Amino acid sequence: MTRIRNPEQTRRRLLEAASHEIHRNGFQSASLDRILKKAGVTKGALYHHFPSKAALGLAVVNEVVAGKIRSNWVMPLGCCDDPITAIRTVLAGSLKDLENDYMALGCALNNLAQEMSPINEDFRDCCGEVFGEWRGGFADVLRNGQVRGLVRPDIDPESAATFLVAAVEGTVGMMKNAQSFEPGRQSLEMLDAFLESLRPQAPKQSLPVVELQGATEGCEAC
Amino acid sequence: MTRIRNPEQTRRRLLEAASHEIHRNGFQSASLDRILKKAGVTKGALYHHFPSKAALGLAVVNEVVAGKIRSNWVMPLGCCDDPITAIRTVLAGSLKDLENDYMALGCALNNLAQEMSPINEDFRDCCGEVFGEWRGGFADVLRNGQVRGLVRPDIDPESAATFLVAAVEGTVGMMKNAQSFEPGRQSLEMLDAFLESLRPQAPKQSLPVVELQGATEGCEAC
DNA sequence: CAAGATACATACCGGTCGGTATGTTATTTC
DNA sequence: GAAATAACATACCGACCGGTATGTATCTTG
Repeated sequence: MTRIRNPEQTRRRLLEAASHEIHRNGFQSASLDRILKKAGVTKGALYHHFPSKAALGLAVVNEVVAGKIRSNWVMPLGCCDDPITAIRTVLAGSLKDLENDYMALGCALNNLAQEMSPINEDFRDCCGEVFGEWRGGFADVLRNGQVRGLVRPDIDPESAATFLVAAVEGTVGMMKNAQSFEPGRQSLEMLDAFLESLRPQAPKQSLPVVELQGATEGCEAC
Repeated sequence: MTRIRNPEQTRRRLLEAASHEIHRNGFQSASLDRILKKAGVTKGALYHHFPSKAALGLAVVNEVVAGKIRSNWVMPLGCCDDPITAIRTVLAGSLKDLENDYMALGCALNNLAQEMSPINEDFRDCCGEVFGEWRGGFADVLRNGQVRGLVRPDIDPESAATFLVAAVEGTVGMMKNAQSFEPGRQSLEMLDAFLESLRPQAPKQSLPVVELQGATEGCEAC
């Protein structure tokens, strides 16, 4: 077969196929042969672009998974002036998005982090950096809210951010196991209450419900 | 080699070795040969006691992992009359225990649930039942607290229980990735605030800190 | 004590794994 | 246009995988 060459496209096809395969089966159980079949390239091409399976996996984290975390969880946080509402909107929207798309497979970042952290330092650090970006997004919004008097000054934004990421990943995991959005609904109920309690004068009861938005769209609730 | 026979012990050795191996490498990447070597038995013995690798894994969940969840997370909830304090004590104690023991490997139940739920219905259901027990433990304590006027009547105990399990699993995952208890400390800070907000008249600020206890010991704070 | 069942041990199987060696063709460089 | 190189394609490798067939020793049962 004589094919027209397009190295960048070949690389992208490999990354995307690997991303899907790893999302489904985990990194260790991901099969290079299945990835190659899905990408429509051969082993020679793979090992021309990546020196090893591990390098391919790390590239998936850095170039595919990290991008999704940013676009789904970090960037949308700027949609709204009120930090609490912004976070509530992003949580509800992104979890809802997950229901439609990849609920059964969970969060690609967390899957990899949980599988690989104990056995591979490169993956651990790589995933850790992306988690750090994610936490940083929450923390920045909360800290900024404190400066503007919209968030209680006595809470630690870093702790709250870590807690939020942990709660989200835990919730996604429960949804994956239950094959249902119901755990997401229940967790969101409690997360909303928690987030409202971060306001300077927490009102007695729950605030008006924020309407769900696609994660990549603007927040019209604000 | 002529050995004295002890079928029950052989079975137990297999389960324990498999439990460790699966905890380290996940189910799919767990090697039967490594399990056999660790258990000190041969393949013939394994396939006499278990019809397949999957059956061995399911037995690990039902007979090893489920027991640990019960003894670490469910049973200690009865340590204390006050439900909020009881939950806070169990969370702090069990997460601290994890720091000393298997922090780097995370929660065996969640590891398996996340890895296998999308690809194996038996594992999904099996882990789902254990999660259900765990949630049930939290929900029972909260509901009982509502009856006694110690927990706000307007929260849904099931939702709160789901959220707590999700938050714990998410937090354990963050600890595993960070190879540090710090995310646990941060999450606990927020979880404590959340739990205190479940009291009928939530006080303005945080309550006295609960001293950490071993998960299997009584709660002397009560 | 004999017979059957239980509890292993050993050797081996086809298949798949990640990785490599080598060959070939398109593209760039001089 | 020739040489060099980048971009693949193909064939193959040893290691390991879960599983099985078969043999053997121990234990239970009548």
